[in-house]
Amino acid sequence: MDFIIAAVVEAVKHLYQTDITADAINLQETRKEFEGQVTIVTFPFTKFSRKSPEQTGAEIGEYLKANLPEVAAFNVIKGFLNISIADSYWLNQLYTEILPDTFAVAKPNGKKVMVEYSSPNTNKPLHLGHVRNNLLGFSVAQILDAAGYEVIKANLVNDRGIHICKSMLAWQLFGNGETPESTGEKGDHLVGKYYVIFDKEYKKEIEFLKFEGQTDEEAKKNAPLIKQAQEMLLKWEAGDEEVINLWKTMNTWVYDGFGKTYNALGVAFDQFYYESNTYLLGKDIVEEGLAKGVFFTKEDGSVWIDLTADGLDEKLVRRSDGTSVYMTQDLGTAQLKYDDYKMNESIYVVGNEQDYHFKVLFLILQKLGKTWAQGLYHLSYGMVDLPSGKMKSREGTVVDADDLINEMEQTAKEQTEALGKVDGFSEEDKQHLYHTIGMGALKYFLLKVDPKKRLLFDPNESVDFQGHTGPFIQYTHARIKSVMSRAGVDYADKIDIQELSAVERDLIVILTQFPAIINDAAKEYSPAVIANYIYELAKIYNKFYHEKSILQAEDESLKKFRLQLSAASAKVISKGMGLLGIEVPERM
RNA sequence: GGUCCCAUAGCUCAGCUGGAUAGAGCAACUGAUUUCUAAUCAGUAGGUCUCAGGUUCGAAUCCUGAUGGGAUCACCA
Repeated sequence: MDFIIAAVVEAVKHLYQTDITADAINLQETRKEFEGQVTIVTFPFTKFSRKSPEQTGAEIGEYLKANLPEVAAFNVIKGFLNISIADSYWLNQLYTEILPDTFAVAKPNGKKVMVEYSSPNTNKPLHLGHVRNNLLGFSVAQILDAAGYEVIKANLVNDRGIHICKSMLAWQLFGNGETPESTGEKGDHLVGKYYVIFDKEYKKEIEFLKFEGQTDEEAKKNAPLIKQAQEMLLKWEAGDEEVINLWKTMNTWVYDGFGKTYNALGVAFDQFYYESNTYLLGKDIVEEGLAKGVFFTKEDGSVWIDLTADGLDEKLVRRSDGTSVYMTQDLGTAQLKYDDYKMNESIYVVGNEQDYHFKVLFLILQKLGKTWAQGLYHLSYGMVDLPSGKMKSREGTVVDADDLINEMEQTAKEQTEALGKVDGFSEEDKQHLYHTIGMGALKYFLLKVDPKKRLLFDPNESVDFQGHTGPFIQYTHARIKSVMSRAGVDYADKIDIQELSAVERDLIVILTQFPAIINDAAKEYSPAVIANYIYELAKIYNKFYHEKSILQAEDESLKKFRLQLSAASAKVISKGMGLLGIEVPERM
């Protein structure tokens, strides 16, 4: 619609002898209740015209109509100039933009971006919070790719530390040599089970010590189990063979389990980083910071940065005993990633509980003079809460990812069977369909809301399959495909249509917006933008489907035209859902 | 207590850099299937956009303050 804006600039110049810039023009979609497709707000021009908003609108409208063949008509209501664009323009859009294979395929923009997401701990299975993270990260990566970026999907696995030692120790003490093979249990769940056992036994010890007269704090510190876990961590760091072997074995179990969950979620990675390899990084950055005078040393030898001038606090970057803290590692890992890929942007998909950490991390890197630090971005998303409040793994109030996936498939199965829609499906096709629909419902549910906002999930209320949902959109797609497969004619050629009905025009109008929507979503790192757009599109298509007969159209060329419109809609739905990581079925 | 985030229909959410009578879905009610898939469509009802000021021709949107909710402020990660 840039040509409209340019013409308005011309109009204002011609009518009122005033030069305005394109961004001073407020162009918006015309509201449904009025005639037209685009609307210009004319209030701002009254300063130059020194006439009423109505008159100003009328004058600009006349000018546009006289000078632009695409402008078919206009009407003015108060300060709003509603413009009707000629059907020939929309038809041209359909044939030259939307239908060609190049539609919404961005030219590479020459920029490289890394999206780090998932980043699990290897001591317990994934839960709903991780699911949101994974779906968000994967979708944002798809969207950036579609917007022309070269994307590297990275996963920084937290595979070391005291929490893993807890699982290892509990397994050693209470595991009786259990393995995923011997129990048939998924590896990550087996390891998670021992993490819970550790916690239970540890609590018992604390109670006992308190009974003996120790304070809560003392008991927590003196319990034999925690001491053993700490010893184990020291042994791990010293490279003790037995501990390392156990660690490797149990991590293998976990990766095997995660792999299955990632697979079911449909997410993937190009690069894995492991904290066991990166936890010692960042020490040279500490030295660099000291040399540059960005960091300072306290009497006890600990190293800090003073950020009080920036409204933040003093932050520790190296312990007094010389070891790393979280921040040290992250500084080092940021450098490592940049050295590996020299990307223009780097996105961290991490929950908003770490807002402060990333604020500090990025600020430190800037103060160290890392020019690439400007490209760092914390994609901070809201927590997933239950009606009972926050999920807590230790208290068992978590929604397990694998359980959830299974439940979604089960619900999809029940719904589908209740509707009797799987005649002629093989058993394998059925399973695949249930997975597609179940995951479609779940993914759409999680991705349609703004990432920044916290999300409420009620495990007792099943995710909807009707209305503003994934299955609604999937159903729309399946319906289109069904019509297309019954077409019985070749409809590849351009059809000469004189006039569009309102729904047909609306459909083309919304289809033309797709590339701009992808750019918006990329700019905001928001799959929700795509999700809401595709929903609007599906709604308009369903209205069209209901109002207009496709295969029984009045004449052959109209039938072909409507098939083309359908094909274009299916393409955009499929592609848009693909950006969300959601598959669309051919039949359902 | 300091800092940051959030508040829109009974519920879950849209609402673009300020623009028309604030929109969807769910739940409730009414209607549509001899016709391309009714997981659909059409309609009814549901709102002091938390509150109070301010800026503006115009505020759900921007500013200030208040209230309520959440996060964070470890030599944890």
